[in-house]
Amino acid sequence: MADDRQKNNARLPMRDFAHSLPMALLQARESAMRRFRPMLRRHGLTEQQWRVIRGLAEVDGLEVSELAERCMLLAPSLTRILQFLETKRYVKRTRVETDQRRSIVSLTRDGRRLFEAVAPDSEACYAQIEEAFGKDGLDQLYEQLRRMYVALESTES
Amino acid sequence: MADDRQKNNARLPMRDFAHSLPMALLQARESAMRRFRPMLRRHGLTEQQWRVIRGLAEVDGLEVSELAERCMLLAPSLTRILQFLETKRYVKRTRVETDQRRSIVSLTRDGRRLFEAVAPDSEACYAQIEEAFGKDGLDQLYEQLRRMYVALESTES
DNA sequence: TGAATTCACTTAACATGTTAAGTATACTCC
DNA sequence: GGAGTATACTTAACATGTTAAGTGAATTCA
Repeated sequence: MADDRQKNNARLPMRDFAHSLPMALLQARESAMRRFRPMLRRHGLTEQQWRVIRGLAEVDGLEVSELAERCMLLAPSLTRILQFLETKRYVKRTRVETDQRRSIVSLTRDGRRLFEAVAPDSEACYAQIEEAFGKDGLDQLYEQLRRMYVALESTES
Repeated sequence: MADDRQKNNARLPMRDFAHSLPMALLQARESAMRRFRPMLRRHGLTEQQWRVIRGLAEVDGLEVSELAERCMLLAPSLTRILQFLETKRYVKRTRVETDQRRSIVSLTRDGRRLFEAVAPDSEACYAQIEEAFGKDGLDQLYEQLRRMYVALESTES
């Protein structure tokens, strides 16, 4: 099956690929996202567009920078996504009178309708994942990820 | 601090954002990658270019599709990355005589030198992460991620 | 054996990731 | 109160993510 090409006996100056934390996290995330993407696609949304809509559904409105942080999007990406969602009339912006640099982004009625249409399908994906991996395993994973995040954020780079 | 804008008392038809598995994995991965990116940047490499070089360093050569799987890259992305790395003379391709569709990708001498230059810096980042989060916590996380991956891959979508 | 299918990529097109630079607006402090 | 600085985005440019379509080479099977 695997021939010599796939091995290499040389001692390497670093750990092997299977023990890469970013790779392990990417692989795990991909195995989860594979469940969501086809569903989102049926609704005509990308993963990131859905993150924005979902992030706004929990609130009345957010500043662009607050929304970016909540959705784990960089500002330039969010700028483009908001431009797209505005043309679709899913979100609207309201100028902040006391600070013309800022604007508050919120869902339109159409945007909220879209959220309500997608949410049950999204929950169904979560249910599948819980069934496959177990609620306990999932809760433990959340907790471990949170601990890691806290440990890394609270330490200077 | 947080004003009304940031809350919304309406009952929503799905879990809140903090309990999104893809988001939790993304957040954790970002907190790790923030340690690596500046280092890679100093070496003039993107995260993905480094994945390819690292993936090739462990072997004598791989077919493009094998490399894509190992590096968690989609074929079109890998095509472009290989084109870039070829112009930099870090990787080379060898045609497979028995099947002209395939080619074997491998590191050049320059590519291996680059790997050997970056590897210690990469290991230093891992050491930082281990120090911040602890080796036990990290090993447990790896194991939990692997379990999740196995659970989701072995179940039909 | 040759038409149909499958395979291993590659291209194309558009969305997002990433860094740097640009543009108003707000703030600071002399 | 005005120069200097900081803030909150937005643009620009290039790399990658994602899906669909294209291309040539191998395989299948009637």
